[in-house]
Amino acid sequence: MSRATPMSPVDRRAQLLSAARVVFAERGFHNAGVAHIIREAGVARGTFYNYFDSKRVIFNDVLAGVMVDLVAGVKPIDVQADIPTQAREIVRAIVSAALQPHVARLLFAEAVGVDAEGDAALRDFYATGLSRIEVALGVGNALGIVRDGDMRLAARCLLGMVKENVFMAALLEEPLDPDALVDELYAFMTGGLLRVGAR
Amino acid sequence: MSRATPMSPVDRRAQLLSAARVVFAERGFHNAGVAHIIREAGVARGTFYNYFDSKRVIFNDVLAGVMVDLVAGVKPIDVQADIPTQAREIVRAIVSAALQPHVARLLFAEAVGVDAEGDAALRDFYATGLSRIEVALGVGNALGIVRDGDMRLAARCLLGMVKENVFMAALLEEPLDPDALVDELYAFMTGGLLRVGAR
Amino acid sequence: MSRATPMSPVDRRAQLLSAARVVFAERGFHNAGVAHIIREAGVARGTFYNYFDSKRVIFNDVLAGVMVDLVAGVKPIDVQADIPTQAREIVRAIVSAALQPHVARLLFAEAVGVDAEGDAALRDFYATGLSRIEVALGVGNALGIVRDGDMRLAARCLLGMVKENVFMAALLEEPLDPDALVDELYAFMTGGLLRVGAR
Amino acid sequence: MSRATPMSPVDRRAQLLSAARVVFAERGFHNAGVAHIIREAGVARGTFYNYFDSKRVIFNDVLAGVMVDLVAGVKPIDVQADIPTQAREIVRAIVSAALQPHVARLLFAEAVGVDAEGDAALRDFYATGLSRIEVALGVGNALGIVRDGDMRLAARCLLGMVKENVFMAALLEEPLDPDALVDELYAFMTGGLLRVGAR
DNA sequence: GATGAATGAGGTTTCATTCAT
DNA sequence: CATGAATGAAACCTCATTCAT
Repeated sequence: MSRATPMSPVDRRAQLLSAARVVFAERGFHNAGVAHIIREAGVARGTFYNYFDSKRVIFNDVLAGVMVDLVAGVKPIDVQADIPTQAREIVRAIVSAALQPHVARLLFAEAVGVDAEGDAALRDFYATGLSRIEVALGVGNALGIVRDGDMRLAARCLLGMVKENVFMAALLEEPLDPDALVDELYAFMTGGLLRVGAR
Repeated sequence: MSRATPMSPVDRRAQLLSAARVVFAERGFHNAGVAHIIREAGVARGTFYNYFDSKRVIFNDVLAGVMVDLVAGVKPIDVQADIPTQAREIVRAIVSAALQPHVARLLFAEAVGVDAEGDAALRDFYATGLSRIEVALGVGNALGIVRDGDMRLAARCLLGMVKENVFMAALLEEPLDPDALVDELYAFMTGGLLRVGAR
Repeated sequence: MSRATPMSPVDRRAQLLSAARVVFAERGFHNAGVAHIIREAGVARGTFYNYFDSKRVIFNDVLAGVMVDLVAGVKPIDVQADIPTQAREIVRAIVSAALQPHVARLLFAEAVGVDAEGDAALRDFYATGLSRIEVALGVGNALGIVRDGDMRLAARCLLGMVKENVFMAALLEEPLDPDALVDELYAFMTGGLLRVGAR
Repeated sequence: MSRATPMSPVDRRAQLLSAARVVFAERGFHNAGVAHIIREAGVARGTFYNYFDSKRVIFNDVLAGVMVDLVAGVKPIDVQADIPTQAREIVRAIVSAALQPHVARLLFAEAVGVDAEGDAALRDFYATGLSRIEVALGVGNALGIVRDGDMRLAARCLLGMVKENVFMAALLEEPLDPDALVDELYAFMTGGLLRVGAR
């Protein structure tokens, strides 16, 4: 059989990771097989194991990459500048990243329950993100921009609003307009949903 | 091995479903085997297949049960009565049901990607629930209780806030006080999070 | 569950045998299950084992019945009477019996290889039948009615001609006219097929 | 367990087919397991499934091979040359092929009733062979070499004579002298069995 | 005698991983 | 480094048989 073009180890690793991301996104962890990944990468079985110790390991690496992408757009908040605008930007960045094809499904569903170690990684990821939001909310509260309340729960609410919309769009294979979502989220954050005063 | 006391088919079915719910919740669909279920139920392999055609089938049935439990507490809104109170009650009902051990993980993560048919069932479930919420929001909007906006997105935001909190509590194996969550959700719904006017 | 009408043991046995003959004929030994038989008989699982020790045993009994039917029409040859007519009658009797629905398949195919004991029974059956034919041929030879030759092989040829036609009719689910077959067989027996002298 | 020396896929496939032919012939389709085949081949379970999708598939392939072997010796009849000699040769070729160890049992018994698809393949095989014989007889009849009669039935008679002898030899695990059989068949074909005129 | 729930050995198939070439 | 044939543990499922009621 013809032998694949030799390639720098770094590149071959990247190639495999990329193939794996596609495959895992399309089929999920359990329904994807090493066979799918190597076919996508055009590489032999043994080659795969020259670069990754196991399917679990490459999945972890794929996930880590996704997480990095997801967080990449999130800049620390500059207290001096306009807060709401910055919030909009953060949400937009996250939403855009999460809307990459099937990233949502990968992250929100398939990543759960692969194994204990994977769950721990996921926990850490969410914990980090959530605690950053929580801190931001705390700061905002101190500045009088954020109302009082349980900031941990509030942070999860924010995350949940984003995740659910992205997840549902993925599940229904439905396009999602980031601007519309950002608008709605913003409205939600600034005024809630109910007009209780109006009663 | 000693033979299990014969049991009415209805009871045995229920027992198997119950065992399966525990097992699937603990290990997820893919990491659970029929072996785990029958060990949990204290029953032989063949007995399992006397009641369910396959692992997939019993998983579907478990999931259907969970969904029923989840929806059971949701009463239709009485427009005459106090709306906010009713909203509180609905949220509380859902949260309580979702906090049943491991229900969250089952529903929010393990159910995704089992197979095409399963995904369809999940889509239907969420679609039904979301459209109910959407309708309720539409009615509220007509009554002047709910602000204007994209009610589909808003409905998903609401669902997401609940799901994320329940899911995180499950993932972190952390207790979740339904009242605290309901309070927070209620605050969110009535006033959002940011005091933009206050700037 | 309602209990089947009590029945004399003899009748119940007959009922089960009859159901089993139908089922085995339709599906063969390996593709038929005890479940099929008891459903056909309208009887509970346990009842089956009150009358037969195993699936193998009832299959043997069914086969024995078929063999009896098959041999029933074969009368000993009366040397005083017209031999060819008697041969016709014998062939006709066998063909008619074998044409009972699916008997052919049961006897010629499914019966082989069930297990060692079954093969032995089959061997005995054929051995008995064939040696009768062989003896008859030997007698005929002594009387000058049958040509010389290896009468054992000749007997098998005769049997094979009948079996193959019956078997093919069964395999093709094609009707088979016993008279046409008897005519052809008779022509074969009296004159062969080739007109060598005619060359 | 020590690892089998890697082998070219073509060879390994052939080896597995050969092992399967032995096993199926000895035990039949239903009583043979993949376990038997791989033990015979000295290969691991997974290896088997690298080459054949299922037990059914390899059985089909074995059967197809047997059929090819069986037909291999059958040359088209040359009308110019001596017909009876050619007929002798054809019969001898078929008999020799069928006498390969256990081929008879495989083809005449085990192949029946495996499943609908298998039955269809078998039907096709016999149908093809029989129609060739039938055509040959028709030609012979036109040439005045073959007597009148129902050539379809006659063809089956011929086939049946061969099959039965081969089958009985296999069932009784008795040697069969091809020449003696050919002689007997030839005598049968040229002069039948009965001396009716002699009466 | 009849019932049918329960059994579990045994069969088929999958797929992550190994290792000789 | 790359290759791909080989591995075998582990999963799913069937069905003849048993036995408490």
